[in-house]
Amino acid sequence: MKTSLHDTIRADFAARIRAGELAPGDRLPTEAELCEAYGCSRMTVNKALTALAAEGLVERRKRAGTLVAHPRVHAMVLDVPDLAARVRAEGQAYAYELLACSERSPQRGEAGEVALAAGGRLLALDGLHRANGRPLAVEHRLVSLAAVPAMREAALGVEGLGEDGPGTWLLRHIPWTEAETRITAAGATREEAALLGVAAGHACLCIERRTWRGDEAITLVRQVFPGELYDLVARFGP
Amino acid sequence: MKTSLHDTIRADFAARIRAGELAPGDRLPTEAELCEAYGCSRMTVNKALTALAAEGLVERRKRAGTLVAHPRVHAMVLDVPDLAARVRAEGQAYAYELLACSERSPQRGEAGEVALAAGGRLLALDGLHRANGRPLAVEHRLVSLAAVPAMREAALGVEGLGEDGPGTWLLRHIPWTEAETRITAAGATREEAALLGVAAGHACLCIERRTWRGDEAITLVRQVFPGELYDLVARFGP
DNA sequence: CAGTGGTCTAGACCACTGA
DNA sequence: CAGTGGTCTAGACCACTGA
Repeated sequence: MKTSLHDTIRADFAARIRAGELAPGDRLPTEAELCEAYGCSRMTVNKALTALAAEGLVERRKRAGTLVAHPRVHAMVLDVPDLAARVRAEGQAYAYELLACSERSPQRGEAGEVALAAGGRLLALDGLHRANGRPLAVEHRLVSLAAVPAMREAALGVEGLGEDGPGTWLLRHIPWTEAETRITAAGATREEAALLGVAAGHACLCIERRTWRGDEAITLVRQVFPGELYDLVARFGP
Repeated sequence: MKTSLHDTIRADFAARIRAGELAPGDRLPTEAELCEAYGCSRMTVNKALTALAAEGLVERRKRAGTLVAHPRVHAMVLDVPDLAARVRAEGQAYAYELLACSERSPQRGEAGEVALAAGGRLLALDGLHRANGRPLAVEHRLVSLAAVPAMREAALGVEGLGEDGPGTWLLRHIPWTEAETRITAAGATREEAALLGVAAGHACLCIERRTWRGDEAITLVRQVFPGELYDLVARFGP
């Protein structure tokens, strides 16, 4: 696999910036100078520098040139893999246990539920995720039947949702295009504590995710993990 | 501000994919067909499709063409703003209180500390973040004096670190290029609980971040927030 | 107002790969 | 093996903006 010239140029400067050889605010050579240096056309150099700008390593300004960007603290990449996949990646057996399943209307005054339902009804699914048989997380999920009518049959019917639970089923059938995830800590409620096998008030990581497909809300899910059993990792860098 | 043609093409297809009009696995027109449709050269079309691929909305394969990608669950963008900035953005007064500051060698057997020190010594800074005077987070920080010798004088000297604490000082003086953040939940220790004004064992959100500048480790910081006072938000989508 | 990057053209050759 | 995208060229015109 031969690397392309534009990627070589991009990687050259990415390395020099990350090594600190080029400091924030420093100016890179102009496109014309780089054409000369690398013996290539301006489009090739432009592609390399545009890619560096997209990575956030440089900032490009007309007349002023291409400057090494000041690092941004925001915009780290958060890995949020499918729970079943993550458990199995660690060599453990994964299982989802459906505890309760009911169809209902959104609760009045619950703005999140009303917006999710979009005038239709909701499917409420409570379940428990297990790793090697041990409880890993309690999950409360609401699914919009307006957006995913097929879910009623899947959850209540003979066929079922499969071993991996409603999250994986939804991913396979109705992939989302937008998502928002909120992460916080909270003490386990008595009910959650009983299911997880911890004391009430035990420090838990709470992950709440809403997903959409275009404008249409699909699902709202809240997962509660005992803090010592789960963590999330975010990275910024190469 | 006139939008460029390649961005118009990119936005056209991004909208159609997000609306669900084009489903995962569907094939986009070939570059040649798009040249015809938009009356432009292939480079322009190529730029638009390459950008869509970088966004993760399409996958490009030779011979097979450009296909709408199956959504990925990973790779959400996590906002990790400067704590001082985030508190002020909510209209509250921010303050950092330095509780303890000492210079020491890394503890033997603590692999993280030894790697951070890189043969040199460490500065240990304990502090409390406040929002409107109320404790928001306890912070334990280690800084590599090999990487940031100026920090000794800044922290121990007359000048001090400024109102915003060592995190903001470091950002201004030694911007990082790589970072790893680990997020979990844990019960407050007795010491943490006393500082935060909560009960011991109270559910707290723990954020642990390591930063590097190129190959050089800069700092390792652990922040502990009462769960009800702080949450993190990650987004995927437009 | 001169230098910079942004965009675009109309070609070209090629590697890859699935019909 | 034909069609696809990947890459690259050698130009061009232009908008923007900071010296």
